[in-house]
Amino acid sequence: MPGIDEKDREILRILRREGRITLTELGRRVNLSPASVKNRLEKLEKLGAIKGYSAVIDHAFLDRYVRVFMLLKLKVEGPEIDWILAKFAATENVQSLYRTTGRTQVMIIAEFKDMEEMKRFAARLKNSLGNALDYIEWGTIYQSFKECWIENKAERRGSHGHKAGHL
Amino acid sequence: MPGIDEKDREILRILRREGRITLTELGRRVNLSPASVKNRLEKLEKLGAIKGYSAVIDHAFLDRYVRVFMLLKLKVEGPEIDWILAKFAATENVQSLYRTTGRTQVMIIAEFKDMEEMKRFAARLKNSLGNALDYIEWGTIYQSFKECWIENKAERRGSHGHKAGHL
DNA sequence: GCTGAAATTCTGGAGTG
DNA sequence: CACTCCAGAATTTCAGC
Repeated sequence: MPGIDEKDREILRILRREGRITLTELGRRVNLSPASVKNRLEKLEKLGAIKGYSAVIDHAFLDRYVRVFMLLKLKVEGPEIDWILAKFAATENVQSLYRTTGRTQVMIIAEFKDMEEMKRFAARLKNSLGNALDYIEWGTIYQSFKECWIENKAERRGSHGHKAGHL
Repeated sequence: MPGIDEKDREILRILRREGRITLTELGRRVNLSPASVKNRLEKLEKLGAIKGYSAVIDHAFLDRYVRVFMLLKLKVEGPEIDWILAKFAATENVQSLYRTTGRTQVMIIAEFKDMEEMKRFAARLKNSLGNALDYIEWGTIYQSFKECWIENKAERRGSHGHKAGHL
């Protein structure tokens, strides 16, 4: 990677686990002044190395009790697919949306208030993709050991309806 | 959710998309003084609503060129499985590790320097789980529309070897 | 990338409803 | 009990080197 040195990489690694660390503390860790760290951060953000900052939130506190992954098997490809996916990625319910290789071509991780809301989301997805979609394989995420680089210390989440299947 | 009001939820929603927002600006958004926001933040962290803060980083800048998801099909269940999974979750390569319902029981999202490193990781996984593991289905993640609530504006990531399959 | 000073933010305690 | 206000401390920011 051009214009990136080991100190930049160390900054990225630290920031990934401690997103709200101060510039002062960050400078202490990589032996740089706070001002220099800030300059590097601006460079890294401009380069696109840092896409943004996020807090890892327990979805239940936002009354989103259902968390699911969906794997989309497509029948055809094309630029219009990406356009549709971008639209769904912008949705309030979607946490992550990826293009993948493998048996399926799209992976979505999303949260919903309940199963009904999830079903409606899946229906919209099917409707938007139309003939391009073969099927959706899905399942609920009922426990998280690590999420977005943040480890989860002994979460014990009880009831999960063990629902899953094809849509 | 007990002890949580709409302002708390709004704070969580904002923080999820702007992890490094200042308390002052956050207070401006929800009509609260910075001190009150700080008190609420401490409460939310203590309650476990906020698990941590993270920056969304382009893995290529950390020389991790291979990004994959793995779906683990287990033959048996048991507490020792969770112990093993926690060990792998702590790994430097793993971004997220979930327990899920559906055809497979575990989902891992991870990054590697190259395919070799990924293969070694999978081998360790198979070795640790032993007879408890049926198979690993996997694929590469070659494009991200949204990641950890951070939308990706028009990323164009080129070459991906279209490798995938079973391990 | 550093320094140093100014602006901003953060923090903890006292006070208010 | 949650919030605000306020002053001191820390951090951030920006200029110039």
